[in-house]
Amino acid sequence: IRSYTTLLHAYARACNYNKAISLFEEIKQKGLSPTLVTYNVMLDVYGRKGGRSWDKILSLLDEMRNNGLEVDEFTCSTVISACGRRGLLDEATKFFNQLKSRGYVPGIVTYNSLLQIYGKAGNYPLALSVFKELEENNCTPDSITYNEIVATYARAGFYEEGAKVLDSMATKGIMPNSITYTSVINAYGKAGKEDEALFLFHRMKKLGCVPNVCTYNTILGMLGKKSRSKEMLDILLEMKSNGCSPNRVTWNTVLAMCGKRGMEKFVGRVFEEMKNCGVGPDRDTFNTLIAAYGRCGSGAHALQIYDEMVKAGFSPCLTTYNALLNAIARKGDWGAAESVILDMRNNGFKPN
RNA sequence: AUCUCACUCCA
Repeated sequence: IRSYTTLLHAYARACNYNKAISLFEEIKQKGLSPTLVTYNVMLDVYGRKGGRSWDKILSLLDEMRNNGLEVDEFTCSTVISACGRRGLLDEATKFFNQLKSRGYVPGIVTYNSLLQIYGKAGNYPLALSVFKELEENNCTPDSITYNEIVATYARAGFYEEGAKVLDSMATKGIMPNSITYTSVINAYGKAGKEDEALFLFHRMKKLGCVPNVCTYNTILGMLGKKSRSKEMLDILLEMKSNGCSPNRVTWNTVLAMCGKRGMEKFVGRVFEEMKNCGVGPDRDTFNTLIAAYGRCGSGAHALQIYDEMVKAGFSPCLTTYNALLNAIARKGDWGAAESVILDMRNNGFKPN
């Protein structure tokens, strides 16, 4: 069962969720008893798989209980994060309260997962209440807790609060890392405080904290919004000399900044360059391309990319359709817009 | 053998 569990985990990591699910069935048919870890892996599989797998998660939890298995920190955080991905905050709260009423004492990992889903959903008062509760229960916050608090403030637009926590972490014995800095830099950038963001970026480096690809992507995105392309090139060169390879998000970020009047030529060029560098497009890349062409005023290219996206085997999502409609609306082609709406409905999406 | 934090796309 250990070997099978390892294999299940490998499938999960590779996003081969259906393979994991069928292997899990096979395991049970062979008469092997899944362990707590096996169940935890499967909960994670259903948590990451799209569609309506929440019921499946509940039935797995039932099955675990029927087999006499007690949940642990892995189980709890996995289930809570699964709720978060689906926007099922109430379900997460219910699950958490049930845990406690059954006598489970939540540990820091469970608290962290709850804090992160509330924070990500923009409910920062609730997120902060989790922090309060964990401290009251003598649970010691760790670096992830602090990073989540900083990210929660940052997302809510409270960059000063975020920066304050960043500065005070060290006094609690927890050093800010590249994740902490990236959160606050991003908050400054989103608030139009480019100077503060760049200052913090320099400060982190001066303090010996090494920026990673996410940090660089954050800076690139911020500069891109302001069309500061010269500085973007400097950043890309700095990445290169620091041995930090651009990832798909880096390319998507650069593509997004090409969505400006008169920059239409660059969209296609950057996309080609991306592929030449061995970075394959994902669904976000196609959404970015559609939006970028729309901003360039080229609805025709946007429609072309949509076809390319479908041909490449990616399923359009609501964002895709909204971006496409936006692109088409710019040229006033209501006929094309109606057919996109139709297409959207046929694929099971409701306009929002 | 398993979990929780930051970066890109429409609005």
